[in-house]
Amino acid sequence: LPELPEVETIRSDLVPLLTGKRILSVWVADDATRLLPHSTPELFALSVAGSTIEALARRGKYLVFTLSPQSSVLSPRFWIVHLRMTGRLLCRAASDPPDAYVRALVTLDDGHELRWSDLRKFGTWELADSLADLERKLGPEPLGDMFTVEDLQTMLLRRKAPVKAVLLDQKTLAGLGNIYVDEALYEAGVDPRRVANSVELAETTRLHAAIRSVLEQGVANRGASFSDYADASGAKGSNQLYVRVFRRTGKPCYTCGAMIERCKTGGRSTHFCPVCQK
DNA sequence: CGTTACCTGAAA
DNA sequence: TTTCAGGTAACG
Repeated sequence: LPELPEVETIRSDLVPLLTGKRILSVWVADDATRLLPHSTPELFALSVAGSTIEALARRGKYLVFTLSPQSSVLSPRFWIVHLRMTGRLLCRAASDPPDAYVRALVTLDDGHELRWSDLRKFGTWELADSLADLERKLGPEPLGDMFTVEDLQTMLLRRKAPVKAVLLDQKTLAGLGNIYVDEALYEAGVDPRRVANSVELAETTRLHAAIRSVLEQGVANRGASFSDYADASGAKGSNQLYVRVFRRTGKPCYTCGAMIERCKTGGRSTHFCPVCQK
Protein backbone atom coordinates (compact mmCIF):
# COMPACT_ATOMS: atom_id res chain seq x y z
CA LEU A 1 0.00 0.00 0.00
CA PRO A 2 2.21 2.75 1.09
CA GLU A 3 4.76 4.34 -1.20
CA LEU A 4 6.74 7.51 -0.56
CA PRO A 5 3.77 9.94 -0.55
CA GLU A 6 1.70 7.75 1.76
CA VAL A 7 4.57 7.25 4.22
CA GLU A 8 5.43 10.94 4.10
CA THR A 9 1.82 11.85 4.94
CA ILE A 10 1.91 9.59 7.98
CA ARG A 11 5.27 11.00 9.06
CA SER A 12 4.24 14.63 8.80
CA ASP A 13 0.99 13.96 10.68
CA LEU A 14 2.77 12.07 13.46
CA VAL A 15 5.65 14.50 14.06
CA PRO A 16 3.67 17.02 16.15
CA LEU A 17 1.80 14.23 17.95
CA LEU A 18 4.83 12.14 18.92
CA THR A 19 7.87 14.37 19.25
CA GLY A 20 8.93 14.56 22.88
CA LYS A 21 6.51 11.87 23.99
CA ARG A 22 7.73 9.06 26.20
CA ILE A 23 7.01 5.40 25.48
CA LEU A 24 5.54 3.76 28.57
CA SER A 25 5.01 0.22 27.30
CA VAL A 26 4.70 -1.97 24.23
CA TRP A 27 2.36 -4.87 23.57
CA VAL A 28 2.73 -7.25 20.61
CA ALA A 29 0.12 -9.88 19.75
CA ASP A 30 1.11 -13.53 19.60
CA ASP A 31 -0.04 -13.72 15.98
CA ALA A 32 2.22 -10.85 14.84
CA THR A 33 4.61 -13.52 13.64
CA ARG A 34 6.79 -11.51 11.28
CA LEU A 35 6.60 -8.06 12.85
CA LEU A 36 9.86 -8.40 14.78
CA PRO A 37 12.22 -10.34 12.49
CA HIS A 38 15.24 -9.76 14.75
CA SER A 39 13.65 -9.51 18.16
CA THR A 40 10.96 -10.85 20.45
CA PRO A 41 8.03 -8.98 21.98
CA GLU A 42 9.71 -9.11 25.39
CA LEU A 43 13.08 -7.85 24.19
CA PHE A 44 11.54 -5.16 22.04
CA ALA A 45 9.40 -3.85 24.87
CA LEU A 46 12.34 -3.88 27.24
CA SER A 47 14.46 -1.97 24.71
CA VAL A 48 12.10 0.92 24.00
CA ALA A 49 10.03 1.34 27.16
CA GLY A 50 11.09 4.53 28.93
CA SER A 51 12.57 6.11 25.78
CA THR A 52 11.45 9.47 24.47
CA ILE A 53 10.68 9.92 20.77
CA GLU A 54 13.11 12.64 19.71
CA ALA A 55 12.43 12.67 15.97
CA LEU A 56 10.54 10.93 13.21
CA ALA A 57 12.04 10.79 9.73
CA ARG A 58 11.26 9.02 6.49
CA ARG A 59 13.77 7.23 4.28
CA GLY A 60 12.17 5.77 1.15
CA LYS A 61 9.17 3.84 2.41
CA TYR A 62 10.63 3.45 5.92
CA LEU A 63 9.67 5.46 8.99
CA VAL A 64 12.60 6.05 11.33
CA PHE A 65 11.98 6.98 14.96
CA THR A 66 14.95 8.42 16.84
CA LEU A 67 14.76 7.35 20.49
CA SER A 68 16.45 9.07 23.41
CA PRO A 69 19.52 7.28 24.76
CA GLN A 70 18.88 5.28 27.93
CA SER A 71 21.05 4.24 30.81
CA SER A 72 20.14 0.61 30.21
CA VAL A 73 22.35 -1.61 28.09
CA LEU A 74 19.44 -2.13 25.76
CA SER A 75 19.27 1.29 24.21
CA PRO A 76 18.90 1.31 20.44
CA ARG A 77 18.80 4.79 18.90
CA PHE A 78 16.49 3.91 16.01
CA TRP A 79 13.15 2.20 15.64
CA ILE A 80 12.62 1.47 11.92
CA VAL A 81 9.11 0.72 10.66
CA HIS A 82 8.06 -0.60 7.24
CA LEU A 83 4.33 -0.82 6.49
CA ARG A 84 4.71 -3.19 3.51
CA MET A 85 1.26 -3.83 2.04
CA THR A 86 -1.34 -3.20 4.74
CA GLY A 87 0.46 -1.78 7.77
CA ARG A 88 -1.03 1.27 9.48
CA LEU A 89 0.29 3.42 12.31
CA LEU A 90 -2.71 4.98 14.01
CA CYS A 91 -2.36 7.57 16.74
CA ARG A 92 -5.41 7.34 19.02
CA ALA A 93 -6.53 8.39 22.45
CA ALA A 94 -6.46 5.31 24.67
CA SER A 95 -10.22 5.69 25.11
CA ASP A 96 -10.96 5.75 21.34
CA PRO A 97 -12.93 2.82 19.90
CA PRO A 98 -10.88 -0.19 18.75
CA ASP A 99 -9.41 -0.46 15.24
CA ALA A 100 -9.42 -3.58 13.08
CA TYR A 101 -6.37 -5.84 12.81
CA VAL A 102 -4.41 -4.18 15.60
CA ARG A 103 -1.47 -6.48 16.31
CA ALA A 104 0.72 -4.22 18.42
CA LEU A 105 0.35 -1.20 20.66
CA VAL A 106 2.72 1.49 21.93
CA THR A 107 1.45 3.37 24.96
CA LEU A 108 2.58 6.99 25.34
CA ASP A 109 2.80 9.21 28.41
CA ASP A 110 0.15 11.70 27.24
CA GLY A 111 -2.87 9.39 27.13
CA HIS A 112 -2.40 8.49 23.47
CA GLU A 113 -1.30 5.23 21.95
CA LEU A 114 0.19 4.20 18.62
CA ARG A 115 -1.81 1.30 17.22
CA TRP A 116 -0.17 -1.00 14.70
CA SER A 117 -2.82 -2.43 12.40
CA ASP A 118 -1.74 -4.88 9.69
CA LEU A 119 -4.21 -7.16 7.95
CA ARG A 120 -1.65 -9.14 5.98
CA LYS A 121 1.10 -9.15 8.64
CA PHE A 122 3.92 -8.24 6.25
CA GLY A 123 5.03 -5.09 8.07
CA THR A 124 8.25 -4.99 10.11
CA TRP A 125 9.64 -3.21 13.18
CA GLU A 126 13.38 -3.24 13.69
CA LEU A 127 15.72 -1.69 16.21
CA ALA A 128 19.18 -0.44 15.27
CA ASP A 129 22.07 1.53 16.70
CA SER A 130 22.89 3.00 13.32
CA LEU A 131 21.21 3.56 9.98
CA ALA A 132 24.10 2.09 7.99
CA ASP A 133 22.30 -1.17 7.18
CA LEU A 134 19.25 0.74 6.01
CA GLU A 135 21.30 3.08 3.83
CA ARG A 136 23.05 0.13 2.22
CA LYS A 137 19.85 -1.15 0.68
CA LEU A 138 18.42 2.17 -0.54
CA GLY A 139 19.14 4.50 -3.45
CA PRO A 140 18.71 8.29 -3.28
CA GLU A 141 15.58 10.12 -2.19
CA PRO A 142 13.75 11.03 -5.39
CA LEU A 143 12.63 14.40 -4.00
CA GLY A 144 16.07 15.29 -2.65
CA ASP A 145 18.79 17.45 -4.21
CA MET A 146 21.10 14.45 -4.48
CA PHE A 147 18.95 12.86 -7.17
CA THR A 148 20.00 14.11 -10.61
CA VAL A 149 19.20 13.25 -14.23
CA GLU A 150 22.77 11.97 -14.57
CA ASP A 151 22.28 9.58 -11.62
CA LEU A 152 19.12 8.23 -13.17
CA GLN A 153 20.71 7.79 -16.59
CA THR A 154 23.67 5.94 -15.07
CA MET A 155 21.39 3.60 -13.14
CA LEU A 156 19.25 2.87 -16.20
CA LEU A 157 22.23 2.24 -18.48
CA ARG A 158 23.57 -0.41 -16.12
CA ARG A 159 20.45 -2.57 -16.31
CA LYS A 160 18.72 -4.59 -18.98
CA ALA A 161 15.55 -5.38 -17.04
CA PRO A 162 12.39 -3.50 -18.05
CA VAL A 163 12.63 0.15 -17.04
CA LYS A 164 9.64 -0.37 -14.73
CA ALA A 165 11.43 -3.12 -12.81
CA VAL A 166 14.50 -0.90 -12.39
CA LEU A 167 12.41 1.98 -11.03
CA LEU A 168 10.70 -0.36 -8.56
CA ASP A 169 14.11 -1.46 -7.25
CA GLN A 170 14.66 0.48 -4.02
CA LYS A 171 18.40 0.55 -4.72
CA THR A 172 17.73 2.64 -7.82
CA LEU A 173 15.49 5.13 -6.01
CA ALA A 174 14.02 4.89 -2.52
CA GLY A 175 10.27 5.20 -2.30
CA LEU A 176 8.72 4.45 -5.68
CA GLY A 177 6.15 1.64 -5.85
CA ASN A 178 3.66 0.30 -8.34
CA ILE A 179 1.33 3.33 -8.45
CA TYR A 180 3.90 6.07 -8.85
CA VAL A 181 6.13 4.15 -11.27
CA ASP A 182 3.20 3.63 -13.65
CA GLU A 183 2.23 7.28 -13.27
CA ALA A 184 5.77 8.58 -13.83
CA LEU A 185 6.33 6.42 -16.92
CA TYR A 186 3.05 7.66 -18.36
CA GLU A 187 3.90 11.29 -17.69
CA ALA A 188 7.33 10.81 -19.28
CA GLY A 189 5.87 8.98 -22.30
CA VAL A 190 8.08 5.92 -21.75
CA ASP A 191 6.80 2.36 -22.26
CA PRO A 192 7.27 0.44 -18.98
CA ARG A 193 8.40 -2.67 -20.88
CA ARG A 194 11.38 -0.94 -22.49
CA VAL A 195 14.77 -2.36 -21.62
CA ALA A 196 16.23 0.13 -19.15
CA ASN A 197 19.51 0.63 -20.99
CA SER A 198 17.67 1.63 -24.17
CA VAL A 199 16.20 4.74 -22.52
CA GLU A 200 17.82 7.82 -24.05
CA LEU A 201 18.95 10.95 -22.25
CA ALA A 202 16.01 13.06 -23.41
CA GLU A 203 13.64 10.40 -22.07
CA THR A 204 15.57 10.12 -18.81
CA THR A 205 15.30 13.87 -18.42
CA ARG A 206 11.52 13.68 -18.78
CA LEU A 207 11.40 10.67 -16.46
CA HIS A 208 13.39 12.47 -13.76
CA ALA A 209 10.97 15.41 -13.82
CA ALA A 210 7.95 13.08 -13.98
CA ILE A 211 9.06 11.07 -10.96
CA ARG A 212 9.31 14.22 -8.89
CA SER A 213 6.05 15.64 -10.10
CA VAL A 214 3.94 12.52 -9.52
CA LEU A 215 5.41 12.10 -6.02
CA GLU A 216 4.84 15.77 -5.18
CA GLN A 217 1.25 15.48 -6.37
CA GLY A 218 0.87 12.36 -4.25
CA VAL A 219 2.11 14.16 -1.16
CA ALA A 220 -0.10 17.19 -1.89
CA ASN A 221 -3.11 14.86 -2.08
CA ARG A 222 -2.12 13.00 1.12
CA GLY A 223 -1.49 9.72 -0.68
CA ALA A 224 -3.65 7.36 -2.72
CA SER A 225 -6.21 5.11 -1.03
CA PHE A 226 -7.14 2.49 -3.59
CA SER A 227 -7.99 0.01 -0.87
CA ASP A 228 -6.15 -0.18 2.44
CA TYR A 229 -4.09 2.95 2.87
CA ALA A 230 -5.07 5.29 5.68
CA ASP A 231 -3.16 8.10 7.39
CA ALA A 232 -2.31 8.24 11.10
CA SER A 233 -5.86 9.27 11.97
CA GLY A 234 -7.42 6.51 9.84
CA ALA A 235 -8.50 8.88 7.04
CA LYS A 236 -8.06 8.10 3.36
CA GLY A 237 -5.93 10.09 0.92
CA SER A 238 -7.36 11.53 -2.30
CA ASN A 239 -4.66 10.92 -4.91
CA GLN A 240 -6.54 7.91 -6.30
CA LEU A 241 -8.88 10.50 -7.83
CA TYR A 242 -6.06 12.12 -9.80
CA VAL A 243 -4.03 9.25 -11.26
CA ARG A 244 -3.75 9.06 -15.05
CA VAL A 245 -3.19 5.33 -15.68
CA PHE A 246 -3.02 3.28 -12.50
CA ARG A 247 -6.04 0.91 -12.44
CA ARG A 248 -7.62 2.73 -15.38
CA THR A 249 -7.48 -0.36 -17.64
CA GLY A 250 -9.98 -0.04 -20.53
CA LYS A 251 -10.66 3.63 -19.86
CA PRO A 252 -9.64 6.39 -22.29
CA CYS A 253 -6.21 8.02 -22.04
CA TYR A 254 -6.62 11.63 -20.91
CA THR A 255 -4.15 12.73 -23.61
CA CYS A 256 -5.10 10.76 -26.74
CA GLY A 257 -8.29 8.85 -25.94
CA ALA A 258 -6.81 5.40 -26.61
CA MET A 259 -7.75 2.64 -24.14
CA ILE A 260 -5.37 2.21 -21.21
CA GLU A 261 -3.87 -1.28 -21.26
CA ARG A 262 -2.65 -3.59 -18.53
CA CYS A 263 0.19 -6.10 -18.63
CA LYS A 264 2.61 -7.85 -16.27
CA THR A 265 6.07 -6.32 -15.94
CA GLY A 266 8.61 -7.09 -13.29
CA GLY A 267 6.02 -9.43 -11.79
CA ARG A 268 3.67 -6.51 -11.17
CA SER A 269 0.44 -5.36 -12.70
CA THR A 270 1.33 -2.51 -15.09
CA HIS A 271 -0.91 0.16 -16.61
CA PHE A 272 0.03 2.25 -19.65
CA CYS A 273 -1.19 4.06 -22.75
CA PRO A 274 -0.12 2.12 -25.86
CA VAL A 275 -0.14 5.31 -27.94
CA CYS A 276 1.45 7.92 -25.66
CA GLN A 277 4.17 5.69 -24.22
CA LYS A 278 6.97 4.65 -26.60
C1' DC B 1 17.24 -11.97 -14.37
C1' DG B 2 12.29 -13.70 -13.33
C1' DT B 3 9.46 -16.27 -10.03
C1' DT B 4 7.82 -17.51 -5.54
C1' DA B 5 6.64 -17.05 -0.82
C1' DC B 6 4.93 -14.54 2.93
C1' DC B 7 -0.63 -13.41 4.81
C1' DT B 8 -5.65 -12.20 4.66
C1' DG B 9 -9.77 -10.68 2.50
C1' DA B 10 -12.33 -8.84 -1.49
C1' DA B 11 -13.74 -9.46 -5.97
C1' DA B 12 -14.20 -12.03 -10.21
C1' DT C 1 -13.26 -21.58 -6.57
C1' DT C 2 -9.78 -18.75 -8.26
C1' DT C 3 -7.38 -14.55 -8.74
C1' DC C 4 -5.66 -10.41 -7.23
C1' DA C 5 -3.63 -6.73 -4.05
C1' DG C 6 0.05 -0.48 -3.40
C1' DG C 7 6.21 -4.73 -0.93
C1' DT C 8 10.34 -7.17 -0.34
C1' DA C 9 13.49 -11.11 0.42
C1' DA C 10 14.78 -15.52 -0.94
C1' DC C 11 14.94 -18.57 -4.34
C1' DG C 12 16.79 -20.90 -9.02
